[in-house]
Amino acid sequence: MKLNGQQLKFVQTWGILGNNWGINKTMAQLHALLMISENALSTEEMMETLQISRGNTNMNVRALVEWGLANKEMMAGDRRDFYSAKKDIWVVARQIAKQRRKRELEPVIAALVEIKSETVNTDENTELLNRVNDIEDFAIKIDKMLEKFEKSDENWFYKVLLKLV
Amino acid sequence: MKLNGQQLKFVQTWGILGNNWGINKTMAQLHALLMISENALSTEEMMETLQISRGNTNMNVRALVEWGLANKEMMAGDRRDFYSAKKDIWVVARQIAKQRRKRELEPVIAALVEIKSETVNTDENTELLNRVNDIEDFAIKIDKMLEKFEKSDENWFYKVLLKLV
DNA sequence: TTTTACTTTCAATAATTATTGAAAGTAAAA
DNA sequence: TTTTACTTTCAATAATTATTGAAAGTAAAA
Repeated sequence: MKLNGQQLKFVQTWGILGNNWGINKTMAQLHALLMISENALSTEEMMETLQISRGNTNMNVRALVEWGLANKEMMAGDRRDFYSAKKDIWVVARQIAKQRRKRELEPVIAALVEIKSETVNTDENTELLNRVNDIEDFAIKIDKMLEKFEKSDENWFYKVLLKLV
Repeated sequence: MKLNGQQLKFVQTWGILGNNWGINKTMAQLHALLMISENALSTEEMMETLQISRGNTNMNVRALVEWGLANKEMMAGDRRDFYSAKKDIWVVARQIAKQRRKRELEPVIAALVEIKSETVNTDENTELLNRVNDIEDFAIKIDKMLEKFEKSDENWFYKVLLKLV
């Protein structure tokens, strides 16, 4: 797939965004590429378009599938694997929220619970316990909100936004 | 400041969390340390506690101040600078949201607007324009939500959560 | 004015993370 | 069974990011 100037810019912008969010650049760029491609792409095609190696392409495209952001597709009479991206931004946002919640929020909550259970309520630990409790409360709230978001549809989100006004 | 086991664990957990969020480990650890410290700390004290170099401490503690997560304090009759953290988790969350919105969301919106203005509506660009429009809409919504959050107080957040049920 | 007690900068280096590409693996076709 | 057309793995290397620590900077005190 040969990209024109604007398409290239989109792919690159998405790469930078991903990078800022701790997602690796190639993974984000592959995602962008698949999102603007009309049809599913083969490894070869992605390699050529983004000028990256076979290994890199393979690893990151499979990471996309694992994140639920892309699908592997088989074409009749073709041995190659093809990949396509989920194009609905709401689906994409929900999948990302899900992954990040699982990987970032849940471990923190678990760690805080553990710290709490191990900490005796001495003078020395007053500040620690205050922080741990506050952060835990907050993290649980965010966690629940994201959980809700994951299960929601677009309308729910719009409704919430309306209520915020 | 000598840390006990649980305090150390808290500092480390916060460091890992920060790392997952693209904030550097030392910055997050310094933040954690200041959050559980009863009083403001000097550079020397932070260096010793976290076993890091002077330069590293100085750079990251100033980054915390820039992010609005810590304050520089002067003590009468002492030439050293002391630092303390904002301890209210709501304030902390709002400051972080503010920084991330400014650094991550706003540039993406700007880039999308730019791409849109440059892209002619040909067949080749159909998918690109669809993606760009969808993502822009979504990003603007999130942007507004965060903006609201930044200006809000704890009660607002609780109210929103209640309405979500 | 000089010294002292600090903070800040920044080039060098260490640590981490991403990428390559060749070799190994797999399964359909010959 | 062997070949062919692919995918996957992984050690080596490149790129990026964080950290050090010495040197330069700063301003209060002597």
